[in-house]
Parts: sequence; structure tokens; C-alpha cells
Amino acid sequence: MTLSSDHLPSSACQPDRAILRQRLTAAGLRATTQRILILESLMVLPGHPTAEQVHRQVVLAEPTVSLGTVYKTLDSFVAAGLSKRVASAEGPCRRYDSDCNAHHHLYCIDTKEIIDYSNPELDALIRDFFATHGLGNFQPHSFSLHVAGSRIS
Amino acid sequence: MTLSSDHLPSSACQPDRAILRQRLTAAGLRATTQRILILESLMVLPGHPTAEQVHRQVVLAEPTVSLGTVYKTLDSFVAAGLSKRVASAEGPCRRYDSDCNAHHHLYCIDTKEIIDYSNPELDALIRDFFATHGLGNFQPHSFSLHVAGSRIS
DNA sequence: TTCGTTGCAAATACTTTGCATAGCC
DNA sequence: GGCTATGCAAAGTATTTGCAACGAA
Repeated sequence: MTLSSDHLPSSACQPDRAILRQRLTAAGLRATTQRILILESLMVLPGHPTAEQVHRQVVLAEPTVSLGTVYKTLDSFVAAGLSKRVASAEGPCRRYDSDCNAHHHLYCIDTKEIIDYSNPELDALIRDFFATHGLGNFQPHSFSLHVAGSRIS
Repeated sequence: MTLSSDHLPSSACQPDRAILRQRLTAAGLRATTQRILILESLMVLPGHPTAEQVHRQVVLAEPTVSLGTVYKTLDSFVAAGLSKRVASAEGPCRRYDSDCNAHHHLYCIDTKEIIDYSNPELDALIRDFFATHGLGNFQPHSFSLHVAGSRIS
């Protein structure tokens, strides 16, 4: 959560390939077929997919893409600022998030789902708290709240 | 044999074995030598150790303890509520925390340090927010705030 | 004595690496 | 054409599992 947070995720539906290509080159990466597909999969998959999940999605469109390439590519995306690595206490370690805007996470204990959540009011509340209380010699830049809970039926 | 203080900072607390034994049985676990040592190591190691780190600590006192046992035991601790699994985006996946009281994390961008932080006032603030605003059909049980920032010099 | 726990080692899951080739710019 | 990214496969970590032997209750 950047301390000046505002906006919401884009329409996550079917991103245009040309725009993906643009985002790649803008980030200083060559726009290869694989990278376009991987970026597309990242944006389309719900939650925070693992490399494995991204790969399963990508091979639907292009069966020759290897898992190793997915790993390398996701790392290069992180290095280029196109995606973030998020931690998970469950399952495989490395998970990726295409949404570089900071947001909070709701973790469902029952289904192990991770749901993105953002709320400017909450952000303001926490930001104000730090502004008035301070953290000693620690200067906060951004924050992210992890909420564990379960679905009410 | 106790974990020798040669390997530990003198400031680290040295929990009494009898109390550890009690905590284990209270949690419904048999108080084996291995479990006592592993629980002790968890409490004594700084930060959020990996299974590997716990194992390295345990074998100092009892060289026959296997890494597999450490994994199984840490999982049973989590199941019994004696410790928590915490996520880390860096390095090995599974990390463990002996402190079951919820707390927050300050992450120093410069030094990569993770500092534990707790503040009941902040907890109340966030809890109240959820109580009044709700999260749809999601019922929050616990939460943890991750703050990234840097030291002011 | 009983039944859960341990140690071991093999199996599996996850991730990285090296190198020849393919394909973007 | 130059040079980076890819595919493949093998190596390297991390974690889980199965089972006979052990030990706490």
C-alpha cells in the first residue's frame, strides 16, 4: 500500500496482445511470444498463481513452452517491475501477482484461497495511525494487511 | 543435555524443560526429547527460522535427530497451535514462528531485517474497522500487518 | 503393553542451471 | 546479423512419505 494510494485494478478480462507487447518493451524486455502469453496468463489467472499454474495456462495456447522458461520469465518480470512475488505459507513458495498496485490479502483458511482486497478508507486509517504514533526511527513507506479468516455460509 | 549457551546469545531466554514438557502435553502432544528440543530451538532462534535452521540448532544438543523429524514435528506444532507457519517471499518456503500471539512485521528495505512489532491500539483500530465495515461473507479471524520502510538516520 | 513417534532412506515436489538453437530487433 | 531468450534435460534444493524399531504413557 503506497502511502498515497488511490486506484483500482483494470478490467482483468482479455487484455489486448498489442498492449501486452507494449508493456513488455516499455519495461525493457523483448516481446517474445512466450512472454506475451505468460503475462497474459498472469493477468487472467485468479489469485496468486504458482509457476506451475501459469505454465498449465500457457501451454493451452502454446504447448511447447517449457516450465523452465516460465520460471525464468516470471523472475525477469519481477526484476522489471511487471509483477511481484508474494509469499504464501501454504503450498509452493513462489507465487506471482500481476497487479503491482499495492493491496491487501484475505486468506481463506478453508479453501486456501487468497483474495485481493483494497479499501482506501482502511489505508487512510492505518496511514494516520503511523503518522500520529510513529515507529521510532523506522519510516514506513508502504504496508499490506494479511487477514486470515473463513467464508460465512 | 540442554542447548548449550555457547551457541546462543546470552540475552536469549532459556526456557525451563519442565515448562516446555507441560506446554506439549497441554497441547495434546507426547513430550518426547525431540519435541522438547525442537520447541526450545524455535523459541530461542531469532526471527522466523526454517526447518533446516531449527535442525541445525537441535543437532547441537542431540546429533541423532533427523531433519525429517523436524519437519514432521514442526507440522504437528502448527496443527496443535504451538507455532505458526509464516510466509516469506525469499529463500526457502516454510518458516516457523514460535510466537502464537499475532504480531506485525516491519521490513527494513535497506537491511532486509524483519522486526516484530505489536501494538494493541493498532490491533483495536483494525478490528473495529472490520467490525463496522465487514468484508462481505468473509469472517476475519486474525490479521497481520506487513510494513515496509527504512531506518531514519 | 500400547500406540503414537522417530530415524532412515527413498520418493516426490519445487526451482535453478548450462548449453545449443531459435527468433526478436 | 548480433545477441538475447528459449527448450531441454540434468542438477540442485526443499519437503513428504513409508515402514520397522523405539519409547512415553
